[in-house]
Amino acid sequence: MTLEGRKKHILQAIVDDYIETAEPVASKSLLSRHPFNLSSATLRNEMSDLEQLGYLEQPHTSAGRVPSDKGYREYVDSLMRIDQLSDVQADEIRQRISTSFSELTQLLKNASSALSEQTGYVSVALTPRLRSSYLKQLKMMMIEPGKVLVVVVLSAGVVKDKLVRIPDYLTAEQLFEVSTAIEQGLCGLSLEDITLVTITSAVKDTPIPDSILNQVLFEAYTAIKQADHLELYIDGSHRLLSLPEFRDVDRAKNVFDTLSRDGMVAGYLDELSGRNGPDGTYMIRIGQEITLQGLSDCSFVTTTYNVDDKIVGNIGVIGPKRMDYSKVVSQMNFVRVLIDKHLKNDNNRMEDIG
Amino acid sequence: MTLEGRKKHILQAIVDDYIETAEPVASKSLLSRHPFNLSSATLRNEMSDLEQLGYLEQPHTSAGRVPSDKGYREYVDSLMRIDQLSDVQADEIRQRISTSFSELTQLLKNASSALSEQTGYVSVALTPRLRSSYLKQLKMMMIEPGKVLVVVVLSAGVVKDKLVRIPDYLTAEQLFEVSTAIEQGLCGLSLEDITLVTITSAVKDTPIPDSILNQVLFEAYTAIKQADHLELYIDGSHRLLSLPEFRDVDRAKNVFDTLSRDGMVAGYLDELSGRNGPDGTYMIRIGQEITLQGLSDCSFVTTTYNVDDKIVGNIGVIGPKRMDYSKVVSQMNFVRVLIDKHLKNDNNRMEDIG
DNA sequence: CTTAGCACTCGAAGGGCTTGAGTGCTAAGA
DNA sequence: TCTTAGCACTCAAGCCCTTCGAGTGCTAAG
Repeated sequence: MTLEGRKKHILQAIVDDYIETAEPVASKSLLSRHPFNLSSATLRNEMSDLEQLGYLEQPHTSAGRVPSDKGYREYVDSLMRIDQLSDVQADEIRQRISTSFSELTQLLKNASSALSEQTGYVSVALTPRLRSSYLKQLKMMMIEPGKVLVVVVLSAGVVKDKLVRIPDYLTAEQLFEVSTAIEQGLCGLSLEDITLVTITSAVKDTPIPDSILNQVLFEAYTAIKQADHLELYIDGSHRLLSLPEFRDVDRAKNVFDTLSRDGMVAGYLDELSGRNGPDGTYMIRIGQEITLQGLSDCSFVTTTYNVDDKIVGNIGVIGPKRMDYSKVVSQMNFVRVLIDKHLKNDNNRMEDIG
Repeated sequence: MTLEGRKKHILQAIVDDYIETAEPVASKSLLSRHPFNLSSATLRNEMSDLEQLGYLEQPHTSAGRVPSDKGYREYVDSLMRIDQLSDVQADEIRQRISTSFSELTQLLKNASSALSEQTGYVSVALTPRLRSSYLKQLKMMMIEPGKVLVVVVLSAGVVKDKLVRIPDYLTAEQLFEVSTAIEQGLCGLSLEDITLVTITSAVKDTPIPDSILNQVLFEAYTAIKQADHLELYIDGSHRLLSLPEFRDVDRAKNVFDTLSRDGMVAGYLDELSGRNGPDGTYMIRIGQEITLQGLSDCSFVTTTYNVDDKIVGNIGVIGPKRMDYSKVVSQMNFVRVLIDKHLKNDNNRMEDIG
């Protein structure tokens, strides 16, 4: 059941206006801003129909109308047209992002910050899900007796490291022996397949006392497992307070409280991502569609970036339901493309990126 | 000019009450909560005096009284008594922090998060100022052709690393040669003394073509310099919205906007720290005393933690002027002690920390 | 110097009125 | 059958007024 021509245009105009003004849209003011060949009375009839159909809501009888969740849904699904980014905007984003290269973390932070700044909403960036990537290298570097830097290099070209403690009577040579054994035993295994068991069997022939070995093994194990942790970068939450919908502190508090539990947001993104379409698709969740408590006054726009064939992460924008979807989508897509390019170049060769 | 006995007690009681209730303090309610041997009339006279002297303010004639910045100043300088932490509180903090060890970054993040959670205000943690620490090791580890992990080990036991690109025809052997030369040339130099010049002269005898050398040098240089960057971790800003003083969105927005420019906050902390007292001292900045735009409705409590003899960083708490100073100070001090212990143990030997 | 007593102040809360933006309905016209 | 002019109706927002009471400052007596 989709909308017939005129209603469609009217709904589109209403959502457009409301996104711009944040005021309930009245029949007359709609007429004054769009060249409909209609009287306000007809418009009112249509608007009344649209309300009946569930696309609009009325804050109270003598007010204009506001899109409902269903109205926004129709809008993003089939009414809005995605803006093309202006060269200026594109350049700004490009500049912000290209300062960082090679460090995934920094890349995501910059991307997130650029995205928030450009859209004026809150942005999020989730590190890639690495469980299915496999181990390419594992080096353990003695910093000083008892202190070791474990460097984990993954197939996706991602490098993670962790500083750990080991017994300080372990010599650099012994350490080298153990770490080489671990590396050889685990190389090519995906992160999800690496367990304390696999790691233990990898070093069974090493001529080092078990008591020492065990601690080193364990530290190597936690370092590897840590590489698999999802991290979430959130940027620009302060911008929410400039929006009229969050003049109400309690509404704002809801959102801030949720954002502060970044584990929950990360989990939600991760879960959502499973049900995602093909790469390059964006996904929009509106109001009640967000099954994350506290964000029911918001919309959440996400997309997926690629590190590798199977390895993906997410970026997204959180804003009011009355967000400028078309702007957000186009900017987010542009950022995604930039991330993809950066990561691709990173794994192969550096070139100018544009 | 300091206060005489009775006035002192009255001011103290007023500030205490106001901190607890967030309501202007009236003569009668003050009497009901404190066993003064006085009538409300006398109390009123005294309160009127205290207002004259600038310690109190009246929102309007028929309201109670509220401490002025000067009143808070007197309170924190000579009236409040610092609580002892309860065992339960201490344990909670200890637990939160001791999960992380050895990684400075993680330690600070945990400390900051614990501090915010315990106080209910916003916490900040600034990484140490490392300019005067000197280079102990510099390793360059080839991840794959063209991609190198630069590991910088500093005297304070701090380890930083950075992933960089180099020309991909550089072999592991050449890289090793260069990095060893750099390390030998720069070892013992403090970060502030390391420049492109010193680093260049360190490798002048290396048998590698200058064109290649230069790029490697430059990357090593930026990696070293990056170790010197101050980073600020802010935690718990959402908690502000629960406080009655920030029911007003514009006030909250002021603070959030300032906090979002973490470079500014870091700079302020850094600058402030120079004028700091001996270690272990806390510093309190109240309202207008904070020369950082946007925080004039807040108080800022800071202290200094030690990494090494000369190397220090800061942690702090930002809250309303009506903050529970005594609780904040005791909790912040406890966190500082924990950080110090962790870092000391880190540089020497791990033991149980309590 | 203290205190009981009292007049005074002023914000907060509530009621009632007005205003006007906006709707829904009706009946006539295309 | 759809459109539209016209009109009655609704209801939040803004304003004024009143009431209420918490709290003060002052005065005069102890």
